[in-house]
Amino acid sequence: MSTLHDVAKRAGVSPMTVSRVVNGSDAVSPKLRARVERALTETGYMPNKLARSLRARRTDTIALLLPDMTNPFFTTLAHGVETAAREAGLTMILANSDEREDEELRLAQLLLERQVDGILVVPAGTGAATIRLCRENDVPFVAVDRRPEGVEADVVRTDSEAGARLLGQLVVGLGHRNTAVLAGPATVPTAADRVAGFRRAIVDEAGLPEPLVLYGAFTIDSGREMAMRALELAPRPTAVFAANNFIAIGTLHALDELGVRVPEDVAVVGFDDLPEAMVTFPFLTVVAQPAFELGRESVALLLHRLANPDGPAREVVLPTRLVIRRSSGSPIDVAALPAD
Amino acid sequence: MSTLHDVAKRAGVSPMTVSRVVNGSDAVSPKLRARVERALTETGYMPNKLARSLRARRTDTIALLLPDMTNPFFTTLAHGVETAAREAGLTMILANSDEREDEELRLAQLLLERQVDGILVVPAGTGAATIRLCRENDVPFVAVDRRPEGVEADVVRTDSEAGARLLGQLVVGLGHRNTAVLAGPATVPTAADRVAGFRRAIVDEAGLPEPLVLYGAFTIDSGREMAMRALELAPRPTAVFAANNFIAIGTLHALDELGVRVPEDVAVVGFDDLPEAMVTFPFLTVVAQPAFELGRESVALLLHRLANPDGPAREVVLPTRLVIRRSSGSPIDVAALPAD
DNA sequence: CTGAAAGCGCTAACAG
DNA sequence: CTGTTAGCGCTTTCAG
Repeated sequence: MSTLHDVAKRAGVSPMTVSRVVNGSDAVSPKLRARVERALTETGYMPNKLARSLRARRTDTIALLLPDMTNPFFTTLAHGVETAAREAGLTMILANSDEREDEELRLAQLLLERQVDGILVVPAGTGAATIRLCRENDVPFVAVDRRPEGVEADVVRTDSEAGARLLGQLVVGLGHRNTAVLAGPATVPTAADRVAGFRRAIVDEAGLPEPLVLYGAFTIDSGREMAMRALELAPRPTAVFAANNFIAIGTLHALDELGVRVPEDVAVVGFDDLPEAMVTFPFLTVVAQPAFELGRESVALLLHRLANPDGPAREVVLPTRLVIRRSSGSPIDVAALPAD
Repeated sequence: MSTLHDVAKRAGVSPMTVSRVVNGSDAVSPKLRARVERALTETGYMPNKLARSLRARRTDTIALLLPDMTNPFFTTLAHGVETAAREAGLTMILANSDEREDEELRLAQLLLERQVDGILVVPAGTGAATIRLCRENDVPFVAVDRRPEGVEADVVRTDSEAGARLLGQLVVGLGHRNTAVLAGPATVPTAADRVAGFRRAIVDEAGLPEPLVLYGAFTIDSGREMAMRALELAPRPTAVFAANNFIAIGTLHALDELGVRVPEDVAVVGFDDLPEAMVTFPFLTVVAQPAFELGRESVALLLHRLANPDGPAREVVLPTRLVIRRSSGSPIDVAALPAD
């Protein structure tokens, strides 16, 4: 591995001149430039970004802290981040908190030690501790997809409340009375928003009975388990709202095991789409979030913050999209329902 | 952001003593240690990994260079890498070559400039250029999932040839005569292996007619397009082998559009599973690769190489698993086929 | 236009 | 046990 000094020696110039050539400064005479360029290729010189970053106090690196890197929603989001980052000349480091707040904090610490220029986080909980850490170290922070609680911070997200309300209205329109929400962790504000939005359509707007609300994790197993429990209760819900894509998949597994048909016996609606591509036979009715755009937009917000350290916190809310497929079924036969 | 010097000044000791405390050296008197520790927490000191790495000539970072970070097979693999890396105290940087060799090389360059300790690559082509670059810069390289061509290098992969042969034998056993392979890029050695394995079972072992082989990309669109073409040809294949999961999905889309039923009209078998979790209704017959374990194992190989720079190249081949689901169908009715 | 000096934050190597 | 010296590879600053 050759250094600037090696190249300089070979070209018979000072390291500074080599540095200028490498960085495209025009204050170098053509003659020396040619000599240096030859030496550069002869030695196969490769700059050491570590040294450069140490000096420049900038690494051109941003971190994306995800709760679950196997969830296609988040990998699509990551793809959006990576694309936008690369366009801006930044490298992305990806880290996986596994939906655990303590792990998220530990990872954030690690990333700060690596002197990343900024951090994008999909908070595993309220995000408060992670935000505080970034603040203390003066590193820009953007919350992605999930609204942090009680702290002012840059946020890029979709309107979970409005999206869930759409699904609630759909369910109401189809004639359902007994509904269930299989929610995420109660500690994640976004999970609460989804419950609230659904409840608003069902109870506040339609005057129907309170939906059954079960809290769990954003995982397939938890979705399966919650669905099992929900279907045993009386009155048995005829419509189930799964608060994210993995919970929806788990729900479908559970219903399959129980021999409950979708949508004939139970209607299912979900939040977060699977990439269209991956849905071999389009099936699940969902409110889809623009995952890739969420990623792009968060990089934009971070760049804005880097250029503008002291501006006010901004919140970007991207629209959701209701995608009606088969799982929500047709209007149910009210006459066939047991009387209240 | 406080430095070792700041802490040292505050504690009234030399920076070196602070360094010793931070790094857990026991050669510090209890009295000084206490003073330093207090100063450490008071200042909220956070080590600068950049400076440490520059000095130590080691970044404790490895890179994973993927051809498609939206493919669940690769994200599962990445999850395996991340898990193993973290266990070994390493951070993983993820980069996305988009199945382009030039992009892969450009990214590898960038990663080397960042002084990563090692690189794991799922080569977009033969991998030759990338391997050469790493060699020149003396950075350990492990090829993952795809065998590089013509170069000796550490490899972790599954036996594509054997897996494809299994699928070929299955297809033969079901009574098919006219088969098609929707392969990946002809430049990727692994794609060629899959064609070879399938062909071996069909032609060499069963003496059936040559399968129709179409080359394309490992994408849903390409799979769809190849399937469209294959189904128009005469004799129309009754069994189709999709050489990766995205090609398989594209194939299913195409058949759906054409009104061709699976498996009644055409049997479909694939390579690379979707994570079990994501297959809402298990359907596709595949040879599944152990994606997570491929990731784990490649980190193991890289660690071995780091500890052992001059050992011979090693190749780890993990077994595939035949998963028979509905898409392959039952034995076909030979009498119903047109005569040869 | 070119180069010498200094230092980013940290630690290996040595001296006391 | 503690501190000093030197330097990782690069670039900012200033002098020639």
